[in-house]
Amino acid sequence: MKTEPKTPSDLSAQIAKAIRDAIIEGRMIVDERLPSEAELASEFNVSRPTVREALKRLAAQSLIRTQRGAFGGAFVKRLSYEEAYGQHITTSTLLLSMNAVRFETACEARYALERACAPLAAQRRNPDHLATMRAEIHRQAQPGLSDESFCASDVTFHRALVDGAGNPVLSYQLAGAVEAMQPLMNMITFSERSREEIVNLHTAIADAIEAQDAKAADVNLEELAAYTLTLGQDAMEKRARKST
Amino acid sequence: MKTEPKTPSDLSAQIAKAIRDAIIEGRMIVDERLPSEAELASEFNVSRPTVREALKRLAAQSLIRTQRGAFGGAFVKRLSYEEAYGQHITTSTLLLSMNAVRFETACEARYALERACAPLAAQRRNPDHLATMRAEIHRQAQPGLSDESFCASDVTFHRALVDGAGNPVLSYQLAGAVEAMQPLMNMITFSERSREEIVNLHTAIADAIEAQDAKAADVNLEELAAYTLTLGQDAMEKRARKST
DNA sequence: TGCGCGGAAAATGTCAGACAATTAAATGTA
DNA sequence: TACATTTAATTGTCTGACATTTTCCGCGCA
Repeated sequence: MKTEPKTPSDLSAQIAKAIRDAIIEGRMIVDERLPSEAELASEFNVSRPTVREALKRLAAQSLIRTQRGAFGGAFVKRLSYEEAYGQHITTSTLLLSMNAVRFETACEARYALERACAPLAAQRRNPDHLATMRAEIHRQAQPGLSDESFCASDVTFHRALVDGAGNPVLSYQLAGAVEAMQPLMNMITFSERSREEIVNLHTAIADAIEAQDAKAADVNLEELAAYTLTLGQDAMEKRARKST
Repeated sequence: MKTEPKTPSDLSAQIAKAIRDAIIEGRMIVDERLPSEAELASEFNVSRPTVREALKRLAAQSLIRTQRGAFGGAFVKRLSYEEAYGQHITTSTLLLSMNAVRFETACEARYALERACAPLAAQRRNPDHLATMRAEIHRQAQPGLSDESFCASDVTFHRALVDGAGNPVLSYQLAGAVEAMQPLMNMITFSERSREEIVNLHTAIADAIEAQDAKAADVNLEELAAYTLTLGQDAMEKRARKST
């Protein structure tokens, strides 16, 4: 008595999709309780383990949260910026690493987006943002810092810049671009010379943001983009030569 | 009191995390096969259903795919741009709708990012992009078009603009910003007058991109951003007045 | 020898039922 | 009333079984 000829044969995915659509389309609102697993099971005519697999899929996307005990159950979850950041960064990082995205492509995307934030950051930055930028510049100038720490500090610096725009949506979108670049940046060996150059540009950028000079920030960001690009290309070349 | 583990009591989440980390850190490569469910179960000392819940979590994030039959199993999946787009758009849309993001905030983010693409699009756009933009402009000028269709066409137009930059990473990041705005845009009623204005600006933008005039594209995008903002604010005001 | 066919084997997909753990509400008691 | 206890609802986990899908291998046959 197969109702449909082709059995997609992944009931939990179908059920997850049905519930997900209900949430996305607003038919279920935040903090609304889903039926219990047993009720869902009978509603969809499947067993409880199958329902549970579906719910775990949704939980993995932070669409629901569950609570044990009486009057517990699964509830539609308010997606927080923090969780969205996390998911976005994970996805972006994997996308880049698994699709052999060229350094140039990622670098171009990152700086193009960052430059979009600069004018807003120049306008709205608060002392916190400036302090973070200065602190990271100071860290980056420390001798003996590992390449990895240098990169991590670079990310923090740039995120402070982005956050300076005071637009959480922008920060969210940018987080993916900035953080996902880190694995690619980590392949670069930062010489003393190149660190000095980068610190100088960072300082110029921080100065510009502090002075609310959008134009100067943009010019220096552009220069930093160009410089990063050459560093990346050098690293790629060295890597290519070594492997042949 | 409980020392380190504060009631772990979510084995499938822990197992999913362990496997996810292995994938993200590159300890498992694309198309590599995971141990079978039974093997994972004994490895983690849990039952098969628990392992399955963990695997479904990973499947929900497009980190693995499964294949039935002998020599089937779970395999690390290459995250495609299409799937990443989809996840990003879903997350972005929910983030905006669930956190009551202000129209101004989303609008600002979207146009800031889009303007970042414009110079690249002016440089690299191909006939396909131009054709799509022209076609959508034409559609937007049709009388009797529903507001919803007008918005959908707007999204297509802007995605063509973004894709014109020829940078898939940029397109990926922007997809979230552009698509997630749509529900907010859908709250606007587009009068004949405002549609005309938008079509004019779209035409000016398409002209600029075609002429590879980055400056003109930027100016018109800025104007479009400002105009969209006023439309949105009007809609919000009307809505507020109605509810009081 | 070569080729197709059919079964064995390995894996995921699904189900049923049970028990453990947790938690809020209802109930009982001083 | 205030506090302790029971109870019921619900998720978390386990065991075991069967269904389904897919590949591989060997057998029979030309």
